[in-house]
Formats: sequence, structure tokens, C-alpha cells
Amino acid sequence: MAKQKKDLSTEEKIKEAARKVFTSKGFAAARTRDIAEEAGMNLALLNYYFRSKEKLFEIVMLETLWQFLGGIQTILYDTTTSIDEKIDNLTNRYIDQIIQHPDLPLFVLNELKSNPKLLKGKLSRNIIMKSHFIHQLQDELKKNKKTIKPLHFVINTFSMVIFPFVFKPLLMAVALKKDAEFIELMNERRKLIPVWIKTIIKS
Amino acid sequence: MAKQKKDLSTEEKIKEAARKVFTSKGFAAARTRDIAEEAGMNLALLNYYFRSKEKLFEIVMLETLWQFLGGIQTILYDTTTSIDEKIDNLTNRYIDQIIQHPDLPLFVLNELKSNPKLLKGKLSRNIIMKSHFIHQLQDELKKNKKTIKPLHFVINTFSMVIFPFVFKPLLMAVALKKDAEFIELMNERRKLIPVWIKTIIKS
DNA sequence: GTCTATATACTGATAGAC
DNA sequence: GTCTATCAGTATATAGAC
Repeated sequence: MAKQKKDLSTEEKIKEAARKVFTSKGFAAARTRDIAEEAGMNLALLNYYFRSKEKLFEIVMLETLWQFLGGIQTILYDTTTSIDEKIDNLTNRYIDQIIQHPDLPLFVLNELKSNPKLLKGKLSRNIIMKSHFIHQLQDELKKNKKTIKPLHFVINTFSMVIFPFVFKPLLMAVALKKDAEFIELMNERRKLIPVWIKTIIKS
Repeated sequence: MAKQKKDLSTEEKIKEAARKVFTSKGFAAARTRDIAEEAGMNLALLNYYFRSKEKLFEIVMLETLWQFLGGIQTILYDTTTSIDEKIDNLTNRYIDQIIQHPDLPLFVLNELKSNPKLLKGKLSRNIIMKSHFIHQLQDELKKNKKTIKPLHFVINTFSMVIFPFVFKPLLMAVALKKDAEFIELMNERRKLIPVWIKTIIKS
């Protein structure tokens, strides 16, 4: 059973509320009052536990980034899975994650753009490039006598998975009528994206 | 020769400055004082020409959207070009556009999310679905006995073109060392994306 | 630790002189 | 049309009671 909100410490309640308000509105538009209200407590508590709005944001932001990136490493470094299995795992993991937290991708992209130094020194630059997945791709591409950088296929996978969700408001305005159509489309992509990625790797 | 800033009317100077500040900071974080300073004039002028920050934003936002979407229609409805040519044109047009205005995609996605009603009634819902391109794709897919919705390939093209640019800060943190590597990668994609899209349509 | 009340600073908008 | 000065509203942060 999921942890009840009432079981959480005051500090955790604030962080949970902050995550919700920050991800849906962004840093600038989020008000500390909103966060306090969302957490069901007084505004002054925010500054008691965290020194400032900035400080609270930084903590929430970094935790959110780990959540977003954490799964990548596990999947990419697994030496027991094939290329195809890793692509399936990546696709399914991130589609699931975005369905559960639809505001996360845009939030991460936004706040990272306005403050790129947030990651400076806090993330290993080799997390992707030295992974087992990249080596497997390199071998596969070599076998097919192709000189394309393996990184392209990592980018393609994330692009095809994440972008349509971020793109949703525009998609709903110019191509779709109902929310159900969008959900149907995304469920189709869950099966299609791995097929497409495998095709362009091997073709 | 490009139009000089000094040749622009005061109203145009404000809009130009607003576009710059809004796209780089977003609506909430942008200050009217920043816009006035960027335009090289007083804050009071903003309210003289445009009634409010909201009004100014709406005007700039809609103009930006037309700029962003305007080219799509021309390319998608061209009855003289093949599927392959349309894919080439889409890829090149949008890569060029993003290189010139790198803040645009995230800005559009962001502000559209926080205010989806902005487009209500101002964009035709059929701009994509009734295009010549969709019909061409339908024929091609039928020929190959595939039942995949043609919209997927439109989404895929935009995903693979736009997403890496939006993704850039994270990409720089986890995979690349220098800005030159990113530029090289994007130039490779200019040629690769059309090949990939054509491959997954025909395979 | 948690609350109420308040200080301090910032921001959008306007009044009025030129 | 353009400026300076200022108002009114709002947001973060803190002081001090309990």
C-alpha cells in the first residue's frame, strides 16, 4: 500500500507539495503560498525547514532529475540484455514514467535551460557514452559497415518517446479531437517505437 | 541588408524586445522592465502601446506561433512534391529555423501548456490531417499493406528534428564535452533523419 | 515546531509634466 | 509620443507569540 500523506514528516510534505507546484507551474510562476497551501500548512514553515524558495527548488529539482535519469543507468549498463531488450525497456520505462508524471519532462527541460549549471559536476558525463548499450550499438553498426555515431539512436529513442507528450497541446490543437485519441496513439507508439529503432539500426 | 533596429517604429521595437525576453525567460519570469530596457526605452511606453503585459504577450505569442507553424502548411499541401521531398523540406526548414531561434520550441511548448486555450479557434484542426502529405502517406502505407496511422510519421519527423535541440542542456551534461560536438551531431542529423523516416515508412 | 502578524522588496500599471 | 515619479498590489522572508 502506498504511503499516506499523513505519515510523511512535515519536511517531506513540503517537498512533495513543492514538487507538484513547481513541476506544473515552473519556478517563476510558482508561489510559496501555493506550496504551503498544497502541503496543508503555513507559509512560515517553508522558510523554517528550507531557507528560501530557491533552496527548496534546488533540492526538489535535483531529486526529480535523479528520478528521471536514475533508470537510464540501470537499463543501459545491464550486460545480460540484448540491444533489442534494452530498447524495449527504455521505451516502456519512460512511457510509463511520463504517463504517471506528465509534467516532468517539460519541467526538467525548462529549468535546466534557465540554469544549466545545476548539473555541473553532479552528473557523470560518461553515464551514456561508456555504457554497455553504446558498445553493443557500436558492434552492431560495425557489423553492418555503418559509420553513424551510436549516440544518434539513443537520442532517437528518447525523442520519439518523450517529444509527443511534450508536444501534446499543439497536437491536440492541430490534429486530434479527443483526449482518447491521444492515449490510443501513445499506446500504439509503445509497440511501434522499438520496431522503428531496431529497423533504422539494422537497415 | 537587414532592417536596422533604428528604422523600426517604437511599437515594433517593443514587440521585438518582448519576443526576445519572453522567449528566453518565459512569461512569468519576464519583467516588463527588462523588455523596456531591451527596447531601449521607458517602461511606460509598454503600457501606452499595449495595454498590459498579458496583452503584449498574447500578440507576440500568436505571431511567433504563425512563424513556427506557417511553413508547415506550405510544405504539407504542396501537390508537386513527393513524400521524400516533403520530408527533406520539413527537416531542413525546421533545423534552419531552430538554429536561428533556439529558444522558440521550448517557449512555444511551455506557454502552450500553461495556456492551451490560446489556440482555441485560432488554428484549423485539419491543418495536418487533411494535407496532401497525409494522403500520400496513406497511399504508400496501403501499398505496403500496413495499418499504421500516417500521423505517427509526422510526429516522428518533428520529434527527431526538434527534440535534440530542446534536450541540449541535458545532452551536454551527460554525453558531450564541447558545443562543437553538438553542432556536428545536428548537422549529421540533417541528412540522417530523412533517411530514417523513409526507411521506417517503407520497411 | 507551528502559528499570526508584519517588514521589506519587487512588479505591473498609471498620473501628470513636457 | 515620451519621460519621471509614484501608486497599488503582491510575493518572499522574518519576528515574535504560543
